[in-house]
Amino acid sequence: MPRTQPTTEDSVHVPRWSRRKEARRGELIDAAIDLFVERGFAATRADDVAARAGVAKGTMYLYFTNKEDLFKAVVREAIVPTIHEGADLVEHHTGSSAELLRTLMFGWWDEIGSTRASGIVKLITAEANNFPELARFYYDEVIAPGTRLFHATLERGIARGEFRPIDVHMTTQTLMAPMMMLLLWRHSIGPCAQQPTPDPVRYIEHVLDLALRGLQNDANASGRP
Amino acid sequence: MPRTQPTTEDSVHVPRWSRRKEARRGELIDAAIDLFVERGFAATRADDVAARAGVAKGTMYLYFTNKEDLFKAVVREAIVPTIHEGADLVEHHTGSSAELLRTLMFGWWDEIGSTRASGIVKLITAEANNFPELARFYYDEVIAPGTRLFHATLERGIARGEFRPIDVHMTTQTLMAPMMMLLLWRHSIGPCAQQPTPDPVRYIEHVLDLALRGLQNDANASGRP
Amino acid sequence: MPRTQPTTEDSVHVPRWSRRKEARRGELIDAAIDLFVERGFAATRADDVAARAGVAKGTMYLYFTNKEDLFKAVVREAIVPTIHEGADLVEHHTGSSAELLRTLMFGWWDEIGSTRASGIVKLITAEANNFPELARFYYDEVIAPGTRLFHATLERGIARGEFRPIDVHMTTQTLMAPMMMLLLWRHSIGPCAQQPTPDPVRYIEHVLDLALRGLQNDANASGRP
Amino acid sequence: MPRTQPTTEDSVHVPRWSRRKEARRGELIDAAIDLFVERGFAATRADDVAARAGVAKGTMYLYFTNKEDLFKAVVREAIVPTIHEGADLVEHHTGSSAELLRTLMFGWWDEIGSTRASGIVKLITAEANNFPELARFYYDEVIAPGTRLFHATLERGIARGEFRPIDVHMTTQTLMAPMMMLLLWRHSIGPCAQQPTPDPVRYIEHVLDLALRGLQNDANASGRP
DNA sequence: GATGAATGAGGTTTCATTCAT
DNA sequence: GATGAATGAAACCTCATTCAT
Repeated sequence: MPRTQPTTEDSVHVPRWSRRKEARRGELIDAAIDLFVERGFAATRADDVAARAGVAKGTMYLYFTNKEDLFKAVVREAIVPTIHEGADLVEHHTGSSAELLRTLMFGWWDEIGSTRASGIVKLITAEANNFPELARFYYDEVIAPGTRLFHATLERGIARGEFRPIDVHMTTQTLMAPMMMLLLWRHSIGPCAQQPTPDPVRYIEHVLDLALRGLQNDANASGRP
Repeated sequence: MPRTQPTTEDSVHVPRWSRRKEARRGELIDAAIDLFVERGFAATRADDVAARAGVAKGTMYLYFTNKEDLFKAVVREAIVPTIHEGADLVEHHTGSSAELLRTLMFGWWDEIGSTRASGIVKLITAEANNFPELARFYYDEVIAPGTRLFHATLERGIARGEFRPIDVHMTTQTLMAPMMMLLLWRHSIGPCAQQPTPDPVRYIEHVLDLALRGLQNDANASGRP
Repeated sequence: MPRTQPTTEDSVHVPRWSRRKEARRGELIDAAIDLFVERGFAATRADDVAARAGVAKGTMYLYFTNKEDLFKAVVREAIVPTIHEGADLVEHHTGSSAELLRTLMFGWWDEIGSTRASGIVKLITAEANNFPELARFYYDEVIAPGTRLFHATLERGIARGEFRPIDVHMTTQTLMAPMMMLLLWRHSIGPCAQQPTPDPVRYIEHVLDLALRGLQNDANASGRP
Repeated sequence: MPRTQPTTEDSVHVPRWSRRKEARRGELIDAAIDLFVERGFAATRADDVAARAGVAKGTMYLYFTNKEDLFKAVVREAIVPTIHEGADLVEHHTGSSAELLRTLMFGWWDEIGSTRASGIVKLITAEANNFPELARFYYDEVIAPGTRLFHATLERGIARGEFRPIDVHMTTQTLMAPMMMLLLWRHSIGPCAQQPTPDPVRYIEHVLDLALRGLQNDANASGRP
């Protein structure tokens, strides 16, 4: 079977052309990510997606009913899995909550923040207004569950006496905000800015450091010299 | 005073239509802010701006050479003055640096964050990529000087021994990030979100609180029991 | 009377402001020639004419009912007088017809071909189709009388036995054609051409030489050694 | 030859719509010639071209990137081939140079002067100024090579002792000028003129007659009684 | 007489989506 | 399944002319 693309599919038997069909879908999504990231949703032309995927314009509409549908597929492919992984992490974590927080944030950075997917996150904040259905979808699939991960972690920390009883909602915002800044810096005005983008990993460390100091349960800390 | 050109006007008298002209400009900018905020730059049609300002299509082009020019006028009108006020504040401030930081952040909130202008800030992060000239302009007129205000304040605090010798660039990002989040929350996915937007003033307090703890010079704090 | 512009007007008494009015008209026509020549009729904007004449846009419409009217004034000012001078020449000429022909052609060159007016001639050939009324006007005021001058001269030459009995209509075209070429070369593709425009005076000489050989009455020429 | 890409087409078979596509291009060019000739370049609206070709507005832009591109296609279709034929003629001609000159001029008349293409020649002289890129293109593709044909022919005649050693550049202008006049007469003020346009064929004869007399090498002619 | 603000029809070009092949 | 030609509604911007001041 030398001629099929070595796509990482399950070895479950699937008729050959169906596999091809799956591949097509993937190629289209892949092309779409690049273009959506580069130009945004509205400014990405269907022609270009098709061209980059190496298919004819109309073919796209065999796989996706329209551009919005394609975008949803992109989100499901590029972002949603990371959220699920995060949920797994939170559910099965056994160590300290501070450590979990750190794992979550660097996990997000590794799988989204530092990859193409970050462009999608920026995109949605940019165009949510003009495409409410996409915004709604993204909120349900990404933001709400993502937020829940932080809430859960913070509540866990408070319950275990690791963190002081802080407002979890607000603290979540505070932790997410710098991650968003990194995105925006990279995908918005960053390219025009003279000043260099701050080194992301150091920046995240910095934020965690600051936050953990703030979260620190003084009852715990009091023991320190 | 023989034979002065009769076109030379007294510096007091201004022909009626000139007054109208100034008003028109303002009306157009005003209409533009609303629409830019509501729909973004690309999706705002020149016709709609004119219509909302109560003038004909072409009239807009008597005042602004094109949509980009109109946008720049909006920025100059709605945001730049606040930056200048901030510069004044920083220059003449005599109290503690923590207080100055608080004044800057709440000043920004009062004049930009809580007003229509916030929509412009969101807009630029959303569309910077597709309109590099606008991004450049905004960077030069707003971001760069705005960033300098924070840098100056932090350096002042460090120099006066109020803050520990922290990375000012990174800390600036950390302080600005939550403000940006507030914006994005309000102007992007916020409207679709079930969860309520956090109360901005409390949120800013929260951030300042967290940050000031982090900045706190332990040498100073050592006096505590 | 030191303060009036030293315009070259007849000394017949004219109320002061009326003279100003005349001057305005002239300034507008003058500005219009330049712009019509540079850009053509359709592409010349009323604003630009007014601006170059140093008056307000609306003022133009006090002197000319519309752009076409302005154009007619330009033609009357810049071209028609030369045609009248030509008529005088033909009427009162006493020398040889060949000499008259030469005088006509170089006269045309000096007053039109080598001046701004040449641009107007080019303009009309360019835009006659789209502005039939202008074409009609120009035909009546310039082309028809201009053609008559050549016809008359050629017929005079034939009648006096200087020229052979050639088709005057066709010969007129033949003589005018190179003049037109000079115009077009200068005002059309000339600027883009690598090859240099032929020296006009030598070119006209060349054409006259060729033509006079062709017109030469062999009966006359036979006597020559 | 197993498994060739199924998209690779036999060089014989052409999908039906491809044939249609070629036809469409031709129909659009055809419609464009008519309209360009009738109204000029600037005044021809893209909509009208499409409408006359029987397609929708946007369809034109599938075949030509813009109006200028369409115009270039028109020139390449309607004029450039004639220039190439002329080059062939000049290259392979074996008879007298006078005869070649006559062939060139009547060839031009038959294929351009008397056809719709003549309108394009007029158009370019009319609008060269306002569309420098078109002018440049036309100069390179038509005027320069066209001029070379005449230069070559005249130089051939001189080299073979048929013509006297005349200025070839100037003589070319002199020969082309009347052809241009015919064009302008037809497509500019002609329609408004009372006087009838001279019969083109007789006119060209007339010009050739005049020119050949002028070119006549007296050394040759001396043999005549 | 002079001004210049205002109008609004009109022109080129783009692009998501459909559908005959 | 795949193609790619065709559509046509917008969108930005221009400019001759009018008219209140």
